[in-house]
Amino acid sequence: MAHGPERVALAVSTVIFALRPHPTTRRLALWIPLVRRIRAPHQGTWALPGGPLATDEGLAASAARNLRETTRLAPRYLEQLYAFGGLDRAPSAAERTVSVVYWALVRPEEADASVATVNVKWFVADEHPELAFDHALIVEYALWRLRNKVEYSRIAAAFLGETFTLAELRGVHEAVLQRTLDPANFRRQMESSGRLVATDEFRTGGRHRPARLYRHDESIHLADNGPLTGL
Amino acid sequence: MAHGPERVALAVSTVIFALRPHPTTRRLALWIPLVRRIRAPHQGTWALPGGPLATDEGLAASAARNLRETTRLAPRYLEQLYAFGGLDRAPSAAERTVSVVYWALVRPEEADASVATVNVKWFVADEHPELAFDHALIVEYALWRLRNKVEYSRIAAAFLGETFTLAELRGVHEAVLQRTLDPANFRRQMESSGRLVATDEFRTGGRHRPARLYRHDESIHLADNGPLTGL
DNA sequence: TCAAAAGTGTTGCCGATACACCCATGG
DNA sequence: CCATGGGTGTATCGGCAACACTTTTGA
Repeated sequence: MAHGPERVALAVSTVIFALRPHPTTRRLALWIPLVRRIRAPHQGTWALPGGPLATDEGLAASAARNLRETTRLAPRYLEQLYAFGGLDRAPSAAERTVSVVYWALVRPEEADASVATVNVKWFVADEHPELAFDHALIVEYALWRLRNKVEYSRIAAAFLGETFTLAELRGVHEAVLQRTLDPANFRRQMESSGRLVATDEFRTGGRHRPARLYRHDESIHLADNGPLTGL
Repeated sequence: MAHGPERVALAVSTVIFALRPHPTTRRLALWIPLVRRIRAPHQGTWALPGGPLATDEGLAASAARNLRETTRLAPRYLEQLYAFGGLDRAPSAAERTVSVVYWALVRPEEADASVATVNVKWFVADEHPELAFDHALIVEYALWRLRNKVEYSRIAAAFLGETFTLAELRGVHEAVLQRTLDPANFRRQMESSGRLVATDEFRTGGRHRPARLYRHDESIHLADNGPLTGL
């Protein structure tokens, strides 16, 4: 009779989200970078960036390092998604692996050199190719969490700069939620959330009234490290 | 210079909740079983039940097995809480451990033999003694999740039998949330949630009008195995 | 017939939505 | 002066909390 592997390997993977225009519709959409597997199993198919946990780094640090190595970007937001450890995650011949998966938000404007690496390619998040292992399920779950969380937290800020107009912030929400939002009601929602601080600067340039710039209340921490940071 | 351990150990622990009367107030309260550590580090202090992940079992299965071994009970509800993997979880001399923690709800009425084991003792959840490692933080986080989730899911059912009155169900909610709830509004909330099915039986015996018995809609699954079971 | 809990009705408040409407700017 | 988005006002709707009230039992 067959029996399991001798030890359980521990890996950390990350679902990395960025906002860029959709190639056909030109409207903002969520993108994720995938890595082409260079070894069996699933050699040649796309997979989430990730790797084994180093013995001298924490789980979140491992995710951040992997993110940096894959995209040359620093995460603007990083949160644990789930630990996947089913027995059916890989072909029976493969080593038994438990993956702690994180999801992250990045701002890709700065360094589009992120596309440089050959084996890394960005895809529109809900138009990705077939993925290795259970990674398609993981991406779907991460998308669900992101779309959920954008409605009651300030994570949308992670996609924007230091200051931004309400229209820009609304654009992020609309891209994530994939539906249009009423500008008037969105404004009131944000104003009453207590998370925004109005500056006395304005963004001019459009052929319309200049829009006031806002920043986020810095006394509220963005990162959600689960039970570790307050919550 | 010192360096980290050579490998990372993977353990699974579980925060197990049961409802029983508080020893002094006699009102329903949340209890958790703790295990006295029989070896260093933290020898002699109380800790969450748990142990290393077997190579031939999934994460949730490991939590369920551990729960059964600790309490002789089967979980009525089981959900992953978080994966803890910081570098500061244990004294530097100890082995580096990543713990995948689950939380569970059980119904202790059936087998109070659960208290039999010498090194296992039940405590009121928010009156527990000092705990080993970061387990106090974990218990707090699990309590937060439970109290959150009881408001929008049907997990309270896990503390009750097949059928129950609305007063019994309300009692569970009140014990978890630690506040009284308006019976009239609670009734309407439950009725409009679509999760309850009225039976044509009644609970008699009190010196008051008999209460209708309800059961939960079986077409809705109780377990939340995260992304695995369709959420 | 009375206490106590089951169950129903009613009201007022608050937040969210829909949408009409003014404001300020570039062209 | 007009098109465009910025920004404000307002009516409506629905859910929820508070609480008065009726019903039905055991003692």
